Amino acid sequence: MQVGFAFSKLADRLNSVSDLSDDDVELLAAMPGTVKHFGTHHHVLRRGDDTSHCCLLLQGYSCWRDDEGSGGQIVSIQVPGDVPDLSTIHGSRITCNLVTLGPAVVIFVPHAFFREISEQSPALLRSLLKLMLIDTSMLRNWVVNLGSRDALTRVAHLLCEIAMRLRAVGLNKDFQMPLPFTQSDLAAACGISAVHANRTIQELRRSGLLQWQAKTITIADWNGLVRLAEFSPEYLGLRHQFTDEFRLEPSPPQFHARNPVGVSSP
Amino acid sequence: MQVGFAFSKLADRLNSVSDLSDDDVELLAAMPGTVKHFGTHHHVLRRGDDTSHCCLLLQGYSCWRDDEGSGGQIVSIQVPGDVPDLSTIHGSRITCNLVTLGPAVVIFVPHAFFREISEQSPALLRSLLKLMLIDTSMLRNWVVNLGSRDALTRVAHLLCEIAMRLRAVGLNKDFQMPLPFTQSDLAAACGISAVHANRTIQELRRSGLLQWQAKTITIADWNGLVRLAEFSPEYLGLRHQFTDEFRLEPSPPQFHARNPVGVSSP
DNA sequence: CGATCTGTTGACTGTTATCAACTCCGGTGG
DNA sequence: CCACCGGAGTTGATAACAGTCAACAGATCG
Repeated sequence: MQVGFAFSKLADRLNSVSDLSDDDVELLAAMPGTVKHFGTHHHVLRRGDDTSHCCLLLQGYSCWRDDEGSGGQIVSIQVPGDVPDLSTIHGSRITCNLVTLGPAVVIFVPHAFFREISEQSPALLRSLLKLMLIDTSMLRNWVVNLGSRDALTRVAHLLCEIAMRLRAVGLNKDFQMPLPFTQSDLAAACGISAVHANRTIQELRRSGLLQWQAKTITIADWNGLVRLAEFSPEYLGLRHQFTDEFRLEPSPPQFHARNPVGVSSP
Repeated sequence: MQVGFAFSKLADRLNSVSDLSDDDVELLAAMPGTVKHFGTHHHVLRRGDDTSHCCLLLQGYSCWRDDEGSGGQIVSIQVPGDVPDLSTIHGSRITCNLVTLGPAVVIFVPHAFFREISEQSPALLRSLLKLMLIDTSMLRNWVVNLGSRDALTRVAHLLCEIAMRLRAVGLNKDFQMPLPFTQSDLAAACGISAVHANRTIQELRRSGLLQWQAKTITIADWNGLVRLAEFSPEYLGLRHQFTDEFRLEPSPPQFHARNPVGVSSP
């Protein structure tokens, strides 16, 4: 990952929620920052930190994790292009730990840069605000998930969400994506025990919905997974071109799926 | 409730998170709006609405409720002084239903008012931003709650939070507060069944932690409840004067509290 | 090549949901 | 005034779900 292209990750993300003009992309291209590589389960930010930078995730996954007596509950997960601490632009202390899930690459971008581009382009300001609103929306959705669905459905929902978000920033082209999560990570995100997470994944595998090996997940039956999870992507605030494209996939993904699962004809 | 004093509810709320200057209060006093009374379980806003007003809750409780197939999961709860849809100032569609819990009084305030006072007072802008950040923080905390605590602890935590938030806006002086929630409401908020909510409340009563009758809750043992719930109020973003005051209460609460509640002596 | 982390399995326990019945209460209409 | 009704709270029995403990296999990494 070259520093020079880091801005394009942010551009992809902004473009997934609103139309980005060429001028705006040009503004983004001036993004300064310091790139840093992290191993798995490393802290990017710690509760109480008070920096003058935002983290833009370039590669891999990260999460906000509450480590205060809650058994390490994962509160939200970020994919490349996300800026986990975007809301600290206007100054406020970090209240959770930002931890990598698998190896990750992050670029630290000065708050000032975001403030500047917000002043120079009302459209960018609106897009950044929208990213923050979407964060809240995803959080609300996750409350619904934890509060009203069982383990199997929660896991399925999380995987649907991640797949869709990756897709929106140009990754996960063929229902196959790297997912270096530990089963314990998954458990921490879904509020279940690691043992139960394991059994839940096995059930998903057994039902032929997905494969998950060598830190790579392959969704074998997207429609089935979506149906099981009762997943509807509106809350992600993505432009229709992204959700539509994904929803319409009948589901003829990987290597030996002879008879396409899903809608039959018309 | 007179329209003329509606602004003071917002002032109380803002004052609970940051110091409010006299000038700022004066700006707030010009707040226009339309007051509306609601019965219990009535819709204030519906998913998909797109208004040019914010709701300021003056009396009673409201909640964001997801009614799409999730069995009516309650995502967050508001107390008087809260502005549930503050984040729509910059325009964005409502994605949940805003429902009253018990009778409630709401004032609809034009977006424009919030934008104006934000321009005229940087301090007010910061306070309003802080309110939004706190909303997110509460949401994160609720994810932790649902994901990592059992029914008893969840209910206890919710009650602690509500008590503290009421306190911060000048209500709930003596550990006694109106709580017109249905047990089913409580269940929907905590992600448990109504039957189990009932049993959980009974256990809280049996342990002598609280009483709950005639739509009024009396916390009999604040310290005990806090300990059970593992409640720590930092995430509410309240100024220390409010949390300190409340935390130090030894626990001699309710109706016949002869000796003034508060700090005794060093 | 041993240490450690991750995934897997079985047996058991504990928590919570579900179903069904019944009470209590306030309101409403006969 | 009383009969009736619906909503809310309560209870017990049962079943589904998920947590815990313990052991072990396989991978990974110094």
